[in-house]
Amino acid sequence: MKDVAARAGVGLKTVSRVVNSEPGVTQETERRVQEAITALGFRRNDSARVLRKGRTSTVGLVLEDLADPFYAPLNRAVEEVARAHGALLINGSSAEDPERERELALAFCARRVDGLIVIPAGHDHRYLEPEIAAGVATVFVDRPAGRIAADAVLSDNHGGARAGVAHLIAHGHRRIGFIGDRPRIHTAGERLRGYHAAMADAGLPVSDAWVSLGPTTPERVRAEAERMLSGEHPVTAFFTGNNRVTVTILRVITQLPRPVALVGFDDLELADLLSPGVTVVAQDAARLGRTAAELLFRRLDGAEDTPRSVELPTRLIVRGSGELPPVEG
Amino acid sequence: MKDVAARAGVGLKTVSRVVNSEPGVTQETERRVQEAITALGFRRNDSARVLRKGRTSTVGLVLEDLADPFYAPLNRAVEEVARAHGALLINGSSAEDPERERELALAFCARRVDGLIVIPAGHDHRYLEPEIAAGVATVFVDRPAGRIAADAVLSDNHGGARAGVAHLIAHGHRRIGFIGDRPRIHTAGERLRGYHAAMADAGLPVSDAWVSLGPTTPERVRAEAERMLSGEHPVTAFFTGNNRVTVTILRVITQLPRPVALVGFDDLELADLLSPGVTVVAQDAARLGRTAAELLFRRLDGAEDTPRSVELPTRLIVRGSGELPPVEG
DNA sequence: CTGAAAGCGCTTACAG
DNA sequence: CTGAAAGCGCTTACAG
Repeated sequence: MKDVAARAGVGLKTVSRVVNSEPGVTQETERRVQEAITALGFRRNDSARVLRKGRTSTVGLVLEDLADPFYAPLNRAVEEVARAHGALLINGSSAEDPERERELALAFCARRVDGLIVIPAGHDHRYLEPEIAAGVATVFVDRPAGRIAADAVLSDNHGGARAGVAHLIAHGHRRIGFIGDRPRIHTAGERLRGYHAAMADAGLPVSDAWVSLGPTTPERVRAEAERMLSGEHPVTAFFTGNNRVTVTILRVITQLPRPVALVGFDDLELADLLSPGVTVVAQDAARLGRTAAELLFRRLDGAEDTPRSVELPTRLIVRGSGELPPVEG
Repeated sequence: MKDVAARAGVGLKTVSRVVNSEPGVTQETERRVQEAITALGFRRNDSARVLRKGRTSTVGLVLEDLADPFYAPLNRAVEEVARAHGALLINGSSAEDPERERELALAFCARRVDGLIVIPAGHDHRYLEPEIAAGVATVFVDRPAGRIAADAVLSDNHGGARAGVAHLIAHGHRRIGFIGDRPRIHTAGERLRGYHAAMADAGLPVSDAWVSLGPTTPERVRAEAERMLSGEHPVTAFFTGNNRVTVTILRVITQLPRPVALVGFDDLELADLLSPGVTVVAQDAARLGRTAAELLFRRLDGAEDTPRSVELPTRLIVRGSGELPPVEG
């Protein structure tokens, strides 16, 4: 910038004015400055700008896995809202590791993001207190914050699961398996509560053998499913706790001689093309992201009301697999 | 930092040493500094650090759509490599708009990313010349750079498409429809060339009516497919140019009374569960991202050889839809 | 309409 | 082992 000013024969401040399209520069001066900028290949250094300005126009997003088809649309939605507000997006995957979540969030804060959107892996977010006190707007999505008060945007996991399981019950099922993610993950716990609620609503007993929470690796899910499908009183239907579980269960039940009903939490891209189509409880991931980002920018624009929690509805999409009648093993 | 130094009764440089875990500080001094850091809620400002240091340990990734299931694993792979090198990832979607690609890339450069990975939407990247000259390592993925020399990591689009179409020919098809993305997109053009090569290899004529490149909206793809399936000599098989086209074609042919064969470019999550399973030419998106990121960091570590282009193989995955025999309409 | 001075919060190079 | 000075590249507040 110094070089540009020298070459154009103007002051530093004038170059700054041109670079930022501020008013108060003659056309002729502006032309000379522009010429110098091109000739010298000048590129403004935003770090210096940030250092003076305070705001970075950058938003940080910590999610679980950038590659997960459920989170990808959320990621994109946050990007779009950020873009509309002139902000860039910096993001990273926690891989469901609380320590990694913390590292990412704090690294983003050290780069002075204006705001932070977090899909938490951990349950204690007091480490963010100094950042929030220093003015970093923070919104949690998909799962609530732990041990601090903060905005959160969640899906109605409990209600969605309850409706999905009730749907299976309405189609005659009495022994329904539930396979979900590790119980320390908030959404997994809520969906399990929904399962129990639906069973209780119908006055049905639940056997411990029908419920399994744990890592959603194909190996574990497959083993648990096969266990639930064997024995004297096998389950006649599954309610699956997320998209990864649903995919594995589909592979298992496709191989079986008898039909097994299925309702899955989260929608899948080709769910309507399978036969039968896969009945799901769908979340609107893009809307989760959009809502969280809008809340974030409202905070950045100065909204000071107490932290609030927004709950978005889920939607039961009926396609066939959830309407299969029970067939005794 | 000034406040921390004052409170701890030490010099600025000592605080800097503690914050950066540099050697040469007594345990006692370090303790006093740490205490002051906690008491004052001190958070290092990386913008100032960057301003002095030169390097930001940040990598920028411009892709087409953060939410596209094909690019999401690529995104994640880049993140993992960046993480292994202690760098953060800043990314954005061009939405296939060259101007937006340019804005994003230049915005990342203004924030002084150390390196840039670009899935280009445009065909003229001379706008990056000043950045590259200034030392920003740049690698293109999925599609080559336009009008500048730069590293590129590409899939073997031509060879993959050729093999996919040859597979359909080997199963008896003579009239094969090709529906792909807009011809200005490099991968679409290469895949079309592969289609023509396979047809020529077999000495088969190609009718203009069997080829359609354009936006991959469901509406257009569906209309083109229905056109190709009607008339006196309808196609008996499709080769689809990418995952979005494949999904739409699946919806179309599932509704038909007669079977139509299909080989798609790009794999799909549930492709093996459909009946028939979907035969595809799969790219390894994660490997594309990993290779590009590794090339980038090799450049950042000082590799100065001339720009090179890496081509990754594709893989034909046989699942059923590509082995259906031709059925006359 | 234009510019010189001060300062954002760090690190570098040096001296003690 | 520790610290004072200079400077990274901008913007702010002010004066002309």
